[in-house]
Amino acid sequence: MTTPIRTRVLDRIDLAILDVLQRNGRISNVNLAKEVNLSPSPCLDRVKKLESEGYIEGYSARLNSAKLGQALVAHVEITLKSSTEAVFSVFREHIVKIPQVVSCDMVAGGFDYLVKIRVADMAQYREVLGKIVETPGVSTNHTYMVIEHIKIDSGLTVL
Amino acid sequence: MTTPIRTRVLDRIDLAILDVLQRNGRISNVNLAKEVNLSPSPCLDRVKKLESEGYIEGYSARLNSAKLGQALVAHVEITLKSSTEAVFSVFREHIVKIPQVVSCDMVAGGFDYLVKIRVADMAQYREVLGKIVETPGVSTNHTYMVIEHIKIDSGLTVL
DNA sequence: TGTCATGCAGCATTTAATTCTGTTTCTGAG
DNA sequence: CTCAGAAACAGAATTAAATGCTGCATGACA
Repeated sequence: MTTPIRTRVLDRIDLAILDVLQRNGRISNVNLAKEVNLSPSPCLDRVKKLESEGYIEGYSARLNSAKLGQALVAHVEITLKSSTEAVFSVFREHIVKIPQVVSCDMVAGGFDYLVKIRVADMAQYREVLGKIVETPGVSTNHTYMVIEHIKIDSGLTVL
Repeated sequence: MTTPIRTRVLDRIDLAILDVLQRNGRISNVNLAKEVNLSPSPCLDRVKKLESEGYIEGYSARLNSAKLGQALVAHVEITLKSSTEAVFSVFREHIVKIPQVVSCDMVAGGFDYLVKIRVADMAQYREVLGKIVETPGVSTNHTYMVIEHIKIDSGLTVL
């Protein structure tokens, strides 16, 4: 259920590899090896090991959302009608299926879920919000439209 | 200042390339070509073009935050004392420099900024929150600790 | 209908990934 | 203190991929 805890101590070189790959996931192994002061073969061994042990979960291209017509981001706070597992469960099932929902966190505090959505325009925002609030069990919602991205998804601080 | 609008129409193959690379950023060009039913050379041409035109901004390894000792995520709503550009500017400068701040959006609605932070534990949360609220101009703050990640950073819907 | 531009496949060359081997270094037992 | 074993490394050889080049096919346009 939960993610396993760190099973071994990563040394300086492992952390350097993670740091480089987080910033440049498509660097060649030869150049990665240079960055971390190793020869290519042990460097590749370490990367494979970090992958198989789950420190690296995968690699992604970062796409420009504005150029792909999805410039509008909104954060939506959702409160459910009751805090029973049955209601939570239904909400989870529904929310996960909406493609424009980028992320969804259950939170402790004044509401139940914080949902981040990414859409092309206000018309689509309205459409997606409709889908969300129509989910059985949803009581109230508040939207905060993003005006400006001050800091965008910086990775983990690994060094 | 703003990101340029889409300058050309991406065809089905371009979108398929983006979709594959978003899910597997380190796939070899040979295999990518197979996925999108092209031979390697035109496939590589398209990738390079998508990169140079800015549709692809870069590539990242996705790291397992729990295994790297940063399992705790919190969303912090920040309100500033005044809505002048001078105050905003100071806040931006400070917030960007805090490594544990993963993202920060200026929003329209009941508060000014929504800040996402990632920390090891509550002690570090307290430390980081201290840095945030000590930033000149900050008036009020509310934290929502994440209990469960329902949907994690799904990419753009490109197809 | 001919010409140009675009995009493609296939081949050749360069570069990188992968595998294998031998050496060094560290650790722990005797 | 010394030796056996394991782990990690560098370097060479092999396999595979990236890159660059050439020519063909297709579609736009005069």
